[in-house]
Amino acid sequence: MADKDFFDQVYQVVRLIPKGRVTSYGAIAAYLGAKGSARLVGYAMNAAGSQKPKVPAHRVVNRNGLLSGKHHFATPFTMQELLEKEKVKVDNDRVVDFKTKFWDPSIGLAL
DNA sequence: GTAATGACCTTGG
DNA sequence: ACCAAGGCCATTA
Repeated sequence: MADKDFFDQVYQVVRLIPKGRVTSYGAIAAYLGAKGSARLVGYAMNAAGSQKPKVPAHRVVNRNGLLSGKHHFATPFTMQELLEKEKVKVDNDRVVDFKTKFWDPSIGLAL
């Protein structure tokens, strides 16, 4: 676990996600220049729970704004609970106004 | 070292 | 418009 090139990058971006905002795996992957490697972002999230600096993986959802990885949290409700705490309403495991709450790293970090 | 899997996305029929 | 399959990179067994 010495080389965290892609992982560390993903963790950094995810940690930089503002509260009440959500991003998608593809967005992070594309920001890192690995558009086709969206799966790696998801995989990185899997290791996120193993990382020391806890990563707000609950702010990361799939392209449809669906809480795909909610099942990987402590409990399937953890992700939704955390999102609701961030004032992000979730309906049917789906982020409300996802496109509005969507936070693009290239935009958020660029501005 | 090889094979299979994975919290995805894109493209083709 | 909908359904299906492939591709990508890294980790783990």
